[in-house]
Amino acid sequence: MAVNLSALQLDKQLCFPLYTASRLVTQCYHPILKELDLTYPQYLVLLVLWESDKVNVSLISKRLYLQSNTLTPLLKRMEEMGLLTRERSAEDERNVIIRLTEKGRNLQIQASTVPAYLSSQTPLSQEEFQTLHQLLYKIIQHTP
Amino acid sequence: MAVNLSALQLDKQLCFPLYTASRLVTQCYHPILKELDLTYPQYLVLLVLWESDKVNVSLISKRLYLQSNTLTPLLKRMEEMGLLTRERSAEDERNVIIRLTEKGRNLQIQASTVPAYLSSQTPLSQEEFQTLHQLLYKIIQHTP
DNA sequence: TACATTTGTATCGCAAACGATTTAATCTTA
DNA sequence: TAAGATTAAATCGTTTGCGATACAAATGTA
Repeated sequence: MAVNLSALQLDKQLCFPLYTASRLVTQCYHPILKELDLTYPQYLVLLVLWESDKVNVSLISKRLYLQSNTLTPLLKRMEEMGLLTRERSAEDERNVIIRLTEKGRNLQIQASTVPAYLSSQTPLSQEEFQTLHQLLYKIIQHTP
Repeated sequence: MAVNLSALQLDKQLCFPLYTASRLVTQCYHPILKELDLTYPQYLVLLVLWESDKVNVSLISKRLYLQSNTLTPLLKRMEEMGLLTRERSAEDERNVIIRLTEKGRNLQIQASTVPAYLSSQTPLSQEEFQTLHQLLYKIIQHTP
């Protein structure tokens, strides 16, 4: 079989624009999250907890597609910051239950301006946004 | 102004599917790049060099949207692996010139199967691929 | 009850990513 | 040409992200 080297061009890849757009968009979050003293993955954890508090690490793992070896140190840091508590479940001691503190809950009000700020930074129309959103979830749900 | 907390739902964000799809797709690369003994960002650097060898760090930085504090250790590692050389330019000593070695050049043949493997993993049609590609570049080029 | 397996979490080590800062070389311009 | 600005790359410190591994509790099974 003939070797096709032209497929190796940077601008033909899907991975590269995905990776780059993700990094650049995350960078856009940086200044506004800095005011809340949060990193981007910490913000994602809070998004989960604001929707459903008092969950184990597994649930956060499933929602964010992040493994426990990533989440554990992240959650410990957030515990030190006073945003949440980590406590072994009494019923099933394999579970560690994460609960928002008062401080963690209150942060939701301050964070409520974040999505609007970010969509104001986006060059996409409402329709393009929807299309992109749908295509990305298609990839996410397909990937094992 | 009333505070709108519903915008903080995880599945309404654009950032999150972008971030997750990027991570999951990069993970798809892992097994095949492991056979070439490359990480994903190392593969990206090679994509640049296979297109244009003998370039300074700045050019790689511009093409990949990565800063020198990310690239310098990455390139040093690749130098230790014997994939490339790093040498100060004689004309302008601020520049460090990156050149592929024989080994680095030869890797292109082995890597030529990577794009086909990955597009076989993708659930997207040709048309969806193009749409996604275009929307992502719209974001990339818009972001400062 | 003893033993193996599964499940959930944690630990370790490495490679990115990036903000902030530094160093050195080159360019500008007064 | 000397002072200041700019540019290129490197350094430092912190946080992610993940593979590999370890470990304890819970569950299944002989």
